[in-house]
Amino acid sequence: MEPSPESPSCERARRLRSDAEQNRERIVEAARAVYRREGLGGSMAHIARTAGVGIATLFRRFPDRSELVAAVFEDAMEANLAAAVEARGAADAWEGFSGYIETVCGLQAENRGFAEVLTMNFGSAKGLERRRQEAFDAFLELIDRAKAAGRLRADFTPEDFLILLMANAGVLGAAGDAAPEASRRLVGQMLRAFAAEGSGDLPPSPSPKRLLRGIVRRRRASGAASA
Amino acid sequence: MEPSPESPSCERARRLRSDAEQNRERIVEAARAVYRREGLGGSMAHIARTAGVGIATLFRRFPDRSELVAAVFEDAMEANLAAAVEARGAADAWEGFSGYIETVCGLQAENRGFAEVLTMNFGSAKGLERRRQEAFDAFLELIDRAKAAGRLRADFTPEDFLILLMANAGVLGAAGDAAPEASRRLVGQMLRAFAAEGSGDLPPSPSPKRLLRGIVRRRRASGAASA
DNA sequence: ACACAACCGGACAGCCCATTCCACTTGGCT
DNA sequence: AGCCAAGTGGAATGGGCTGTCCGGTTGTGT
Repeated sequence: MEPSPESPSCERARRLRSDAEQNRERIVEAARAVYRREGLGGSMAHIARTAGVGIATLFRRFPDRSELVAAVFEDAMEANLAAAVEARGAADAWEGFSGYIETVCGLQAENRGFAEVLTMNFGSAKGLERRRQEAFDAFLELIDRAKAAGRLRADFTPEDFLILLMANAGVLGAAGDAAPEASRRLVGQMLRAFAAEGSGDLPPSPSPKRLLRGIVRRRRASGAASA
Repeated sequence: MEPSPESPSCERARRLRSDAEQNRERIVEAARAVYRREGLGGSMAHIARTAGVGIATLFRRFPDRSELVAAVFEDAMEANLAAAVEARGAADAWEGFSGYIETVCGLQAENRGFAEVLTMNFGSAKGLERRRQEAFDAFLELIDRAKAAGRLRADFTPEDFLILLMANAGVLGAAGDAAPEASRRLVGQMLRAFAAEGSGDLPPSPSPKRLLRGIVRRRRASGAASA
């Protein structure tokens, strides 16, 4: 008989000692904060320091960076899935379609790490990829419904959505302080392009000065532009 | 009397010794290649190695990274300026407007470093910033003409263009092998959003497989997603 | 209370990077 | 031919990062 693998927080392999479990959570929390601010480029060493644990502890618990990423963003991906499912149930097909896109891009805007996660593939992280796939499936239904309702252009493809996620991540990374407005503006423009008919208002542009200031600010922050 | 500061290639401060000038050119050429492939994140050491010169030589000639970037991309920025000026002279205002946008985004697609340069500010590099400003001024005229012709939406702002450059850089960085198609598709969508009327065809989406493969590929290459 | 497996964190090795320093070489002028 | 300022490359310094090792600590079941 194995010591019932369920209870505490999840389906972890064989249950950790209580202090280890606490450390694990401190690590995930620290990584969450670091990734949100700095993107997935944040270093293991920095995360360990932030969590107040030794480096070895981090590597013992998460031998591979992608495992940590998966642990950190499973809840954000769950939020994404929930948004897709809710949108699928919306009465108005276009409302569902456009609302979902706005929500996802908003999640990206709030969290630089998640913006990157949405444009990458983590084959090994099953929970993450399952949720991503389910959300995507729901989105495919949204597409069909919005097209059937004559609100979405017939030439829209699911890849257009992925491209928008990449584009939005780029804007968020480049626009500095003005990122939220710039992102909303981008999404508004893209929705206009996707819509079959004369579509409504656009969110306002960031002011020239704000956008410029954001650009300048990035000079020292980036790892390339990082790259 | 000073030894006539003009002749060789440019208005450099006081003319280098011939071997030094040759090294300078080898450095710029190496940096051009590295930046094109890897973006501005490419390391000084790597560039020096590629150029076949000592590290000190690189730092003596370009004490600040941004000076090297300026030297490398002055010609690309000149091409950008030329495209803007030519577009300003186009007979059809919308052709000029949309053609210029396609050209600039194409320059980004060909050169990862330049894609980043276009979303950053290098206050100290006067030649670069002057050309950028002149190109932008020409673009402002394009906007006015296209709006006056009723082809460009009245709510288009110059910031929309900057946002598109950032978005395009993001797509190029994230889409891997499928980047060229993804970029063209993004530009086509945005032009649709900008156009006042029913606009024409869209470039095709990259196939789902291609786009996905690009995403996966990026896993090891990126410095963060550097950015 | 005890023993031991699980766990901890600092130290360390190996890498890459930016930046400075310095002893040596060389182009160009006389 | 010979001088010397200009120029050179490599070594050295100091930093950060990943990933592993190991002597010591602690939770936990008995």
